[in-house]
Amino acid sequence: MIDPRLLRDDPDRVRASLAKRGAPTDLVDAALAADAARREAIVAFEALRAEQKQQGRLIAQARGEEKQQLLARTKELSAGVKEAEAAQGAAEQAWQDAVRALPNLVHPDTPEGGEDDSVVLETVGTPRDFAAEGFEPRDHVELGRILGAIDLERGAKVSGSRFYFLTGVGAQLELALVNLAMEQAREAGFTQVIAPSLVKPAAMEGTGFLGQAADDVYRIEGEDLYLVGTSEVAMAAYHSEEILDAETLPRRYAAFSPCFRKEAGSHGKDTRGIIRVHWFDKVEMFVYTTLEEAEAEHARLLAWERAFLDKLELAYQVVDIAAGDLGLSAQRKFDCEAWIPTQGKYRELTSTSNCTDFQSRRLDIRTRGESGTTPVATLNGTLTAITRAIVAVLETHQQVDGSVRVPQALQKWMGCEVLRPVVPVAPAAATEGGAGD
RNA sequence: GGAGGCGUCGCCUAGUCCGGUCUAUGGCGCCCGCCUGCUAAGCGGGUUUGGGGCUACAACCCCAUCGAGGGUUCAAAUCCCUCCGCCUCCGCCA
Repeated sequence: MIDPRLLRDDPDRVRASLAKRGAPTDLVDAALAADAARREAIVAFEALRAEQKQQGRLIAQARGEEKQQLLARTKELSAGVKEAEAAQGAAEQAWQDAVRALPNLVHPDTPEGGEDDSVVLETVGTPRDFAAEGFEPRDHVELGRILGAIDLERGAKVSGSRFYFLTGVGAQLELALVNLAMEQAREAGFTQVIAPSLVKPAAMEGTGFLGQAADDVYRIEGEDLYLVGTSEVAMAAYHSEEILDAETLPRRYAAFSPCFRKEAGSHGKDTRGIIRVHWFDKVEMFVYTTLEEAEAEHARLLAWERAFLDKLELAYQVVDIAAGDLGLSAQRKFDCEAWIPTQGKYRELTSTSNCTDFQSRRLDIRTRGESGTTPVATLNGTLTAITRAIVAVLETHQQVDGSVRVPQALQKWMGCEVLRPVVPVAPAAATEGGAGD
C-alpha cells in the first residue's frame, strides 16, 4: 500500500503514476473521499468515547443516589459510543480497501505503457548460431526425452497438463542448479532458507497477489491456505509485524521453495514442454533494506541474477519492464531473458522487483530510524527458476549427436562434463546450406 | 486426534479468583541528565505501538492497544464465547 500521507498531500503524483500504468485515476478520488470520511468518523467516535471514560471515572467514585443518577445518564451515552465505534470501523475498512486498491508508485525511469513498451537495456553474449554450425537444434522436449531427463507423458498421466517428472540427469540438473544458486547466495552473504509454500491469506494479500493476480493462485479447498506462486510471498511475510533493528539491515535471504501457478488465461500459450508449468522449484533472493538503499540494492540483485546466468553460459538481455506490466507491488522491475534457440527469441528466466515500502506497509514491517519507526523496503529477484533454466541450458549447449555440454560452473555439482543420450539417436538434421559434417 | 497448562508495552514480571484512580506494577536492558581524575556504583528523569486533533510533520491534548475477534456491562487485562500460537502428557505418523 502506498503512503497515505502522500496520497493526502500530493494526490496528483499518485494520479500521474496510475496514468503511467494505464490505470484509471478515479481510484485516487475514491481513496481521498474515504480518507476524509474516515477521519470524520474517528473524531466523532473519540469525542464520545472520551466523554464516556470521564463519566466512568466519576461513577467509580460516586455513592448511592448520586451514582444512580450518573448511571442513568451514561447508559444513553453507551449506545451512542457503540454506534460511533461501528461507524468508525466501517469507515476505516472502506478506506483500507480504497487505499489498498492503489498500486505502487512507479519509478520515474520506468517506461510508460504496456507490455510492448518495455525497453531492452542491454544484450549480453551472442545467441549461438546453429545454422553456422550446420545443424538444426533439438528443442528441450526432445533433448529431455533422449537424455532421459524430462518425462512429460507421465507428468500428464499422473498430474495433468503442464506437469512433468525430472528424471536421471534432469533431477541431477535441478539439484545442481539449486546448489550453484545457493552457493553463490551464501558467498554473497545471503541467509539460505527453505520456505513453506502454503501460506495464510494475510501473506498472499500482503504481497499483493490477491489483486489482479488472484486468478493465478491455487487455494486449498476447505482450508484457509494458499499455494504460493513464489517464495517471495513467504519471505515477505517472514518478518511481518516486526520492527527490524536498523543495524540488521539489509537482511538478505535466498529461499528455495516449490512454486504453483494456475496459469489461468494462458491457454494455448507455451503448451509444449516445461516453459510454462503449474509447478516448478525456484531459488529466490529476498531483501529487506531501507528505502534509501532500495534502488542500489535493486541494482545489486540484478547483478547477482546476471552473474548466475553468466555461470550458465547463456546469451540474454536485460529488460526494463513497462509500467503497465509491473504488477501491483513493484515500483520497477527488470527481467533477464535468455535466448531459447528453438524459439528464436529471448524468454524470461529471472525477474527482480523493487517493491519499496508497498509490501512492508501492508505487512507491517518497520525499522527504527532517527525519525521514529518507518516502513522498510522489500525487494525480490530470481536466482534460478529451475524449469526455464533447464530449458535454456539444454537447448543452448546441445551438440549434434544429442549430447549436452555441461556449463563449467555446473560440472562440480553434476559430476560430469557432458550429458549423453540414453537412447539411440540419429545425428541432428543438417541445416540447409549449412556446413554439414 | 485427546487431556491439561500458558499468552501482559525489548526481556522477565505484578495484576485476572472478587470488573471501577490499572491513566498497567516492579526488575533488567537501553537513552538523557546529575555526581565524578576515568570507569563502576549512586541519584533523578525517560523508554510499547498505531491513529486522530492542533500544528512548524515540534510541544501539547485525545483515542485505541494486556495473543486475535466477538459478547455481557454505565465500565473489561479482569467475566463469557470463538479462534490462533506455544508448552507438557497420551495416541498416531515421516
